[in-house]
Amino acid sequence: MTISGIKGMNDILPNEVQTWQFLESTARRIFETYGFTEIRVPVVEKTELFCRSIGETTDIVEKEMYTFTDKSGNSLSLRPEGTAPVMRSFIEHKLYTLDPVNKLYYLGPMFRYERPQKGRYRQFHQIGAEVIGVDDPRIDAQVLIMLVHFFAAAGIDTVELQINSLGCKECRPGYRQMLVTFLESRLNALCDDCRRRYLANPLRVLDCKVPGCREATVAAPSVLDHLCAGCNDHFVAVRSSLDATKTPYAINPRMVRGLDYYTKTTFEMVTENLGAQNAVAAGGRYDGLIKSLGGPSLSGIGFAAGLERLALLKTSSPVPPPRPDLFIAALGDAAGKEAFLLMSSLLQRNFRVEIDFLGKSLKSQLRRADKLGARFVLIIGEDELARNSAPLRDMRTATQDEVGLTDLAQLLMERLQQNSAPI
RNA sequence: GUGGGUGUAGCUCAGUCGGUAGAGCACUGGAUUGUGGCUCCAGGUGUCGUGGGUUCAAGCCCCAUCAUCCACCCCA
Repeated sequence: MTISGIKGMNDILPNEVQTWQFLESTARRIFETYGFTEIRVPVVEKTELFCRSIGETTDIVEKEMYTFTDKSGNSLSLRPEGTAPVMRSFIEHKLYTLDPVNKLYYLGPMFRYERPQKGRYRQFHQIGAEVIGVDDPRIDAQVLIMLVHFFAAAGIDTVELQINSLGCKECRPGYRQMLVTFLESRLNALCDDCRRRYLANPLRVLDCKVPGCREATVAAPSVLDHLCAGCNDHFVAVRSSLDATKTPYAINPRMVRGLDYYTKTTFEMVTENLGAQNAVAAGGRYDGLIKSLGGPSLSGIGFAAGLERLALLKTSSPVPPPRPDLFIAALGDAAGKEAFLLMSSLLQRNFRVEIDFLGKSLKSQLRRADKLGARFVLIIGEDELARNSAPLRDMRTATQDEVGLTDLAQLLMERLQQNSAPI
């Protein structure tokens, strides 16, 4: 009886890990360009942290957390998202005393107990970024521009940036009541789900996929028409910065957030290529969160991108594994030993080199060199050892010439530079 | 938590009316006493997811169960 993995928790196998590393390194490069530095926080936190930040009545907290009691009786949870732990760390270590503006990014696994489906898993990975301490709407725009920049750098072009504003604690309650009143007037036109949730999460009704609900809510009041002056000015300024930098976006006044702490600007990168999961990245401003967690009165804005979903979008153009510069094919014991020495020496000089360890025939070794995508193959046997030179085969052009073994590293470097163009 | 689909070779799948299991790809070797890709040849005893049941006989029918996928809910 073999042991299998846990439902919804996936292995990332060698043939897909290249794509993951590409996405991660691209994100790091772009985020660091914009002045963000990485912060690493534990995957386990006190349960209370998530209750207070994400919201007691959200689905995440109510039924999706991996919560357990440790041996000293504390209630702990595997993190279902990254912002709350980062804010906890920010407050705990008083990072605001070192710099009034903090730009942080994080990367790692999150856990939610949900039924797995396409693009949705119980252990999933997010890469996220947070800016703390800036109210200026230009920072909202910069975060969005960075997000767009990242997607472009990652070669993912089947996404659209959508933005919205959820207002603040001044204007949101009034709008919410107005929306509830509107929905009550259309209650019998709504689906069962929406009738159930219109009080708890009226905004969610606007995002319902059922056509009847769509029709019933076409005339629903828009949050954007009921922002207070401050929120409206902020949203206009964000749009103005996006327009000025020619950043493409769409306004989606029906965008919803699953976490309670969001205010003002919210946004998503959405795609139509992931089945039911259309959000690849999502985020927004959270001006009250840090204070509510016992920290200073500082505003924040950030987002998280789902790496599984990004990887799914990359499957159409997978990232190839690195190819060997050289495969040394050897015939006979003496040549095998020499091949090992040559390889070791070249590896120390940072060439990618492979040899055969299985005692295969020359044909078989060449097949393997081809399969690995080796750029060159050096073929050595007894004769080659005796004359201290050997044929070096260019696998791209299927030509070969005799080269000395003494200065192989120098020669290899020249040949690799000469013809480094992709196939 | 709810609903539906699918479990047969490493992978993708076929398998007729129930009659004791196949293809493509991949992999390995060979066609060249030391030369890859293309082509050709050869190489498969696989708990048919698992456990019951019906039957002379079950991959196929029935029941249960597990896994997985997709969708709902929710969300990255």
